[in-house]
Amino acid sequence: MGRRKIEMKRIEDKSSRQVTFSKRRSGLIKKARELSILCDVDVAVLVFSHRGRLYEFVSGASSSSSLSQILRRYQDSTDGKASNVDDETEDSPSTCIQVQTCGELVKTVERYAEGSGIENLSLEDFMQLEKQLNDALVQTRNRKAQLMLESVATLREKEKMLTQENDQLKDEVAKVKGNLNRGNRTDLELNGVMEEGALIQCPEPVRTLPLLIEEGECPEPVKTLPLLW
Amino acid sequence: MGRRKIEMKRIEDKSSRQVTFSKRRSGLIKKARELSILCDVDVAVLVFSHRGRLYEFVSGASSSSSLSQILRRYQDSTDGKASNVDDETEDSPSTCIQVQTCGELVKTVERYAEGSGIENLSLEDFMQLEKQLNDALVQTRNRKAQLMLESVATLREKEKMLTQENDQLKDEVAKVKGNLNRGNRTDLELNGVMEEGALIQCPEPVRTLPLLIEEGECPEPVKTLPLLW
DNA sequence: GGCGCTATCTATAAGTA
DNA sequence: TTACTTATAGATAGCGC
Repeated sequence: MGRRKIEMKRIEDKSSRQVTFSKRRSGLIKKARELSILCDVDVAVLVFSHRGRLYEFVSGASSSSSLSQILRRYQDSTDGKASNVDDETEDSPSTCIQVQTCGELVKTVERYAEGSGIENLSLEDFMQLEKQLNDALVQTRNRKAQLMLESVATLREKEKMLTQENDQLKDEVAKVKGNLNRGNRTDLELNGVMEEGALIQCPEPVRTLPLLIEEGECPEPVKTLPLLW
Repeated sequence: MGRRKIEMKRIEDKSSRQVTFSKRRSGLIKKARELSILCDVDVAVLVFSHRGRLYEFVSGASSSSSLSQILRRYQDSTDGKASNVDDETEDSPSTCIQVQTCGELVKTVERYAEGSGIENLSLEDFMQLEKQLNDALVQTRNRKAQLMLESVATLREKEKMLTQENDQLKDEVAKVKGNLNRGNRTDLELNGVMEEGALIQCPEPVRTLPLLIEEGECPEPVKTLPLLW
């Protein structure tokens, strides 16, 4: 669509390649905007110049656009620049590049918690759903860990009391047998020295497996970062 | 560029909006391709239809393109279809829409495990890192759950044995005291009726808290789906 | 819904300042 | 360079299958 038809291959002349880049880049972004408006769809166009500059168009790119979030996130991982969110201006490097921090992303995602239609299975919905599911998962894990720890604590307490009772019983058996052997019939006088042989009918001291988790090793409830994607 | 100039606003008629979407989408992608060829730059165009279909053009898009991976993942979350990766063909739904199953995505990601420079903090690197961290997290969780369950089992076994020993000791105490009271001095004849009063010095039966986790309720080691992102 | 047609509108290659 | 102009190639709106 110029004075002459051009071959579809890299323009070798640097100057005219730059001119064409500028013109066609603008045209591409303009058409992308028109498509998104006319057909009410999400469109994203990214153009990386050879000098690393990003020229982008992201439709409906308020900070709540899912697509722009994807791309900003991509941008985040690429560099640390930041600029204002400004979508309706002409395309130019300074206004086209939009960066969003992870924190802002979190806030934006959380805003979607309010109104979400079940029918529109949009990216936003899935993001929201993932967030909710993940929250539920984290809560479940924490509750599980809590119950586990409580269970262990209870069992240990039980063990402690049983062992204590056991020791007292052994003491008592020893005393009673001691009195028996010495012919002492005074019921309340039960202090005697335990004889080893007197306990042969008692079960052997219980051999228990060593505990696998020590107090300090018990993992705390899992703290997971919210997964946004 | 049609028989008539159209207003730049959403086309209300659904049918003609669909037609325009198809035509302009093709045009946009064609122009994107031309721009990338003529000016030798990286260009990406993403168009999401309202039904969640992704039409994309990514210049130089081998399957290792990070951008196309982002989008294929989005596609994954939208539906389960799959098609070949084919970037250099004409744009049309069948060739332009590139879907990748979760499994394929995993393989692709895993391929990145081989050569990764620490300096290049690219998206691929982060994907890989996240995967590794997540694997470690899952393993940690499973191991934690396993140790927890083993601990609970061990403690219960211990409790069982202690209780058993305890009962035997109580029996013995009762027998011995019975013999004492009846004046029977034969050591081996220890069968006697337990007198209630004889055990007043024994500690009261241990009062333990009820277990919070019953056998059937014990959660199994956490089975988490691998998080890819 | 998709394809082809074509009059018309748009984008832009070259030319000019 | 950057910007404007202009002739043309290219895109597409409306229509008919």
